[in-house]
This record gives sequence, C-alpha cells and structure tokens, in this order.
Amino acid sequence: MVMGPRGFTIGQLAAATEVNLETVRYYERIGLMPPPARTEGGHRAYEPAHVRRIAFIRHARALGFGIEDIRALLTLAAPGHRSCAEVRDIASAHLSEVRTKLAHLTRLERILSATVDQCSGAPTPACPVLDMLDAPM
Amino acid sequence: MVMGPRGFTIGQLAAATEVNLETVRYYERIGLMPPPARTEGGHRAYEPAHVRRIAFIRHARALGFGIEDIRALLTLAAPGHRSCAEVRDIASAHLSEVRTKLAHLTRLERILSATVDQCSGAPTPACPVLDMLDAPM
DNA sequence: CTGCATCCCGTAGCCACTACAGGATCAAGC
DNA sequence: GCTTGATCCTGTAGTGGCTACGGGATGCAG
Repeated sequence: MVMGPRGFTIGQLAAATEVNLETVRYYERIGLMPPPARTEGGHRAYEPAHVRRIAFIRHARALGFGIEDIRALLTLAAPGHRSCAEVRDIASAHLSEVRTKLAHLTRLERILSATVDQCSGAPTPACPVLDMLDAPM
Repeated sequence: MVMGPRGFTIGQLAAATEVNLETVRYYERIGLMPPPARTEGGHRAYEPAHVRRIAFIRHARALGFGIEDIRALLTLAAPGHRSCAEVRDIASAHLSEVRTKLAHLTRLERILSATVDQCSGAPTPACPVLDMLDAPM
C-alpha cells in the first residue's frame, strides 16, 4: 500500500511513530485523534499533521501524562492559544504526582531490599520475608 | 451485630484490617480468601485465622506484590511448607521490578522538573513544555 | 484473477479494585 | 412482636490505557 503523496496508511503511521496500530484506532475512538480521511474502500488516510499529533501524544505518554492531561495539552498547544501558565500547571501537577510515586517506590525498595538481604545472609531459622508479612507493620 | 465468640462480620474484619469491605469479597471471589462459614441468613462469619490472612495480604499488597505472587506466598507460608528459597525468589524478582520502575520514574522526574523549571524562570518566548513535547526525543 | 498483506469494526480481556442497584438480614428499642 | 436503621447479600459495570482477538473487506503485485 503506497497511499499517494503525503498520505499514510494506519500501518505506516504506526510504524513511523512506534505506536501500536490498535492504539492509534483507540486514540481516535476516544477523540484524542481526529478522524482522518478515508479511501474509497474505507481505509484511513493520514496526513503529516496526524504524524506530528501522534508523536506529541507519544512523548507525553512517555512522560507519564494521562489521557485527559494530554487532551488539555493538545488544546493548549493549538496555534494562537499557547497559554504557558496553564501548561505549566498541568505539568507541575503531574510532576508532584510523579514525586509522590517516587517516594512511595523508594520506601518499598528500602524495605524489600533489606528483607531480601536478610534472606541471602547468614542461615536464619525462619523466613525473614514471611516473618515481615506476618507481623503487623 | 455481635457474632458470638471469635466470630466477625465482614464489616468488622474490614475495619480491623483496614481493607475495604468490597475488596474482602473480591479476594474471596478470586480464591485468595477461603469462603468463611455463614450465618443462617447467609452472612459471612469470619474467624481469627481470616483476620491474619487478610493482614498478610494487605502487607504484601502494600509492598507492591501482585495477586498471583501473593497467592504463591500464601501457599509457601502454609505450615510445614516454609521454603525460604522460593519466597526469596519471588521477593527478589519483585524487588527488581520495583527498581526498574524506580529508575523509570527517576528519569521522568528529572526531565519534568528541568522543563517546569525553565517555565518558571526567565520570560521565554515559547512554552518549554510544549516545545519538548513537539520535538523528537 | 489469485493470493496474501493489510485494513476494517466490534467486542472482550488485562489489573486490582471500587461503586453501584435492589434486595435480605440482624439486633436493638419500644 | 414489630419497627427501624445499620449492615449485609449478589451481581454487574466502571476505572485507565491499552491489547488481542474474530470474521470479514480491501489493496496491490504478479
């Protein structure tokens, strides 16, 4: 499938952006991607703007932004509407969520590694991991 | 509801272990909790062993273990079956997952905080957050 | 004009819950 | 014994962000 000048099939779009083909259709279904033109037979025909939009979404997802955040960011990224303050609010709210999760995971890592270390250390009678899970925390 | 000597309602079990009541039923449905005895009217009647088991599960969930891991841990924690090596394998596999996620989140935190900092800094022409999302990474 | 890759749509599954709806049961007060 | 209100019951559907099917249509090279 070649799809004329500046026209991409969904497969080409997916390959170019390294986004799963079914994910692209999912984004369209939830209204994150605008419905593209269609061929006579009903196949989707994408244009470069779609590629850029998918790339934007992919980058935002890679940074952990949720779909609703991305929806808002896409609106704010529209030409003539670049409100940096609102963008920064979304980003810094997300950043503090990331920091919360980070703190949580750091705590888990400390507890788990300490307990597993006890296991691989000197031959103890009972299992340190099970002991910890049994005991009140 | 008082539920005789050593008998708990699901509500009491949930309150005692700080696990959501509906989550307790969910654990029973997926076979993580054994079905308790019932009153004449069909209400669940729990015993102290159930409280200990829910507490174990809660501790393991708080450490981020998945349900299937917990299922295995509960089997290994059964009396006469304490195989510390298998427990340690599960725990250290989980620990390395935690470390992977930690590395990922740390990366996100660095990128996001750097970008948001650029935002609150000197008055720049465009939005650093949107610029990053638009640019190839 | 045949064959095969790619595409279409719709639905169901993943994880670990959580939130209902619509009804039954329990225990206490009168 | 009866009412009241808290608690309990079952079953189903929703969350987020995809992913994986099944059963068919289309596109294009040979």
